[in-house]
Amino acid sequence: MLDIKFMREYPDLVQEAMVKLNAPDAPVAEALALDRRRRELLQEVETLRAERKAVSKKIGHTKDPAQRQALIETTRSWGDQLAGLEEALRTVETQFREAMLRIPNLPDPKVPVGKDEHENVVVKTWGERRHFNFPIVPHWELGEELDIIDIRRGVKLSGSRFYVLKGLGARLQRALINWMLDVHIQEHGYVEILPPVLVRSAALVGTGNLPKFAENLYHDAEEDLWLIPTAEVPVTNLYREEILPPDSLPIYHVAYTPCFRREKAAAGKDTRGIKRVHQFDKVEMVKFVEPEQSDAELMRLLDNAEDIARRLQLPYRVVQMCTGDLSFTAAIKYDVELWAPGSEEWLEVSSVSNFKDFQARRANIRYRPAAGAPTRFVHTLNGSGLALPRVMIAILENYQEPDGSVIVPEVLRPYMGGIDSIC
RNA sequence: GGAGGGAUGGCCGAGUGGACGAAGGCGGCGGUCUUGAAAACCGCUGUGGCGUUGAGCCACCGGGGGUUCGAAUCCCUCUCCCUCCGCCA
Repeated sequence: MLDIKFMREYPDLVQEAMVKLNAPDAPVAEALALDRRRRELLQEVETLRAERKAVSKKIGHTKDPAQRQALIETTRSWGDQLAGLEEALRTVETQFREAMLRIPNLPDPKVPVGKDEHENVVVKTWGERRHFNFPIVPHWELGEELDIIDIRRGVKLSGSRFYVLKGLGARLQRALINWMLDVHIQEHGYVEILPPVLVRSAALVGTGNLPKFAENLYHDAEEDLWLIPTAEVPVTNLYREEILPPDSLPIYHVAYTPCFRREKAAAGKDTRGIKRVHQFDKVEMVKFVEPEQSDAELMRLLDNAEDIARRLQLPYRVVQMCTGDLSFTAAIKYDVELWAPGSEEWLEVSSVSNFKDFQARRANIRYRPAAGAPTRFVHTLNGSGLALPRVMIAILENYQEPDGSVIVPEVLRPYMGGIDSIC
């Protein structure tokens, strides 16, 4: 959520930002109009309330029954009048909040202006792409040959875009989860969280998934609970409606969770293999920091994500999103993409974002810089570290051998009981 | 699933229609006293909105709605917690 005071003061800047974001339907003008109406009503309501309060107090002190009755008579009609105004105010406030929740975050000035993903900027490329002197096999074939990925039975169980990991495939994924968590905990300074994967609506509003993106989420209507699309949701909302005491920041959390996405809009796209599925595992890093630190923290977070790719010796690149491809909540965002030689494409395995105070305002996460000081909104950031099915794809395709086997990356071997090859 | 009880400020806890943004205690901060500390005593000690630029006003006693001239207090509803019974592990 944007700061309404900033919007009032610089409406043109906000409108221009919406153009850059390619978000012409963002209800900025509507929110500003509702804000004006809201404040008008608020003043009327408060004036009337103050009067009523004063007279009611007087009634309490008046002993003479006749005088008392007279005062009650004069104020009797105020109740209805106030009720009408309060009703109007409530309506306007609800509409105002609805509008505010549908306005995206403002892009950081450092974000390149562009209209869609074609204008994203590759800011870094790391590692040598391996030269293969034999026919490269895509991961879905490798997975089937090695009997470690069973797409057919996944579909039988749950429908399209579901899959089953088996044997060393399951073990490789489990090794990746444990290893990645350990790297972030032991070497990057994160504290592990194992959160619920079902959350209330309020949590999703906090991170910006609701109200705008409900169609991407699985929802249990009976209990009104939602399956999380990413650990970002429960972990960021850990401190919802809290004021963090002095010296709490920065907070670094890392969480492994399954993630659930309906991917409704993408039917027919990326249907082969396990690149785009409804349920996948992910290790996610989330930071809560002081506003002055968030720029630097973003770069460290990005490096923490890259570090996983480097340690796995997987070639990757870092792409900076242009304004037109920025997510709803991010002020600035980088993707880490692994090279997948089998499908000959870069696979997004991490999305590293600084949300500044956008999520903190929605979720009302504040901190007190010092004892007695006024509260401030924290800055939140997150990044995958990393998303698993795609790391699995990259490992299988990059580490494949002519005989159809797959070498296990060195760092994972201690997590696989010393196994160095899947065959 | 059934029956009952409960939610008050950082914490404990009083308050069942008007003098209550809320007693009292604890904790915290400041001061007096002291060489220093402790004790004692005194004072202060929530969040936000509108407006001003530090006048003032308004809201908040789990959330939302209602009754009333007036609600922490009465009614409805939701959420959460506790106790007992049942069920499942």
